[in-house]
Amino acid sequence: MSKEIMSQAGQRTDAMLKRNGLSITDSRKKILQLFLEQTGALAHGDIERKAAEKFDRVTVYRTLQTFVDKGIIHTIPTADNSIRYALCKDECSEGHHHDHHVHFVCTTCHITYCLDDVVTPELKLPKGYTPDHIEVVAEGTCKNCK
Amino acid sequence: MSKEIMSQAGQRTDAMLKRNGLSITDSRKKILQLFLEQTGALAHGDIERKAAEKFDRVTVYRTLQTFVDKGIIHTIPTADNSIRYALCKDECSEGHHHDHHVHFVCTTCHITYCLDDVVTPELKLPKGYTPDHIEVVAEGTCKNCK
DNA sequence: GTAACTGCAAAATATTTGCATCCTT
DNA sequence: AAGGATGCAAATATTTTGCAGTTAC
Repeated sequence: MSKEIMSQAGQRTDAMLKRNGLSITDSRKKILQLFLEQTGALAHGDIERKAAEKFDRVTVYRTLQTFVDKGIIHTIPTADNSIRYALCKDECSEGHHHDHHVHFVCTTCHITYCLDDVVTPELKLPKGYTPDHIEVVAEGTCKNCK
Repeated sequence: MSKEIMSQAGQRTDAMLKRNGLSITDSRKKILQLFLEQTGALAHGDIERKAAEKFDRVTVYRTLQTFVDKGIIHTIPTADNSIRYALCKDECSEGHHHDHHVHFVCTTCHITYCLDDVVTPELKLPKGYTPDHIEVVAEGTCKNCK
């Protein structure tokens, strides 16, 4: 690929990919770049749309899966059955995500935010239930839409 | 349909349907019955399986949607992109669910529980974010699998 | 050069829609 | 009888898989 175009932006994506032992390819760089430029989370469909019909749908599926496996992005389940993906703020180790922050879905603009500073609260569960991970998703109106 | 078969079980399902202004039909009664007999939540696929190939796939989709709309069941989003449905404990008014309880997904037996007694905690969100609804899903090992 | 990644085709799944028929009220 | 619910067929949409060609290292 053209080396000039990706000059600056490429630095960061390359480093992230390399750090995770992934080979540096066009599609991975571009998809990762989308996440870096993005405020909120991205759904599969958003990526296909934003990428301006650049690469195959299958590549997007595989790339997202790879990123999740490596702990570069994490998934955010929402009620409308459309999984969103967002960058993990701190690097997550492979196969082990530990972003214990809260997610916020704006019902007006439909942006999904990672509220990195809001830590998931402690929960008192009934005897016998041992949680490994707690997911909190708040739904409402974001600061730009109120 | 045969009046005898549904004698006892039918009482409760009939009442629930009637209370929500729904006509009482075979498939609605049977699907509702599945939820009443069930510990955890059910995914669309579970229902088709449990119902012993009784009714059309499309009917299941439509029935679940109707129940959600009426506030008879609520959805539980999970990370694996498969929405589960569970009975609303207290009746939810139409179009307005207010079960503020926590959900627990067992990673061993894959049962999804509604922990009706665990109330979703208060959250301190950044200025400007106004939540309407907060969803908490804990993942781990349930009391039967530990 | 080799292993890994991509794109294409196609299969497998999942979901939605239209319409004729049947059932509930 | 009338409106709503169901079942079937089919259209859409989504996700997965196999494989051959291409690319990164």
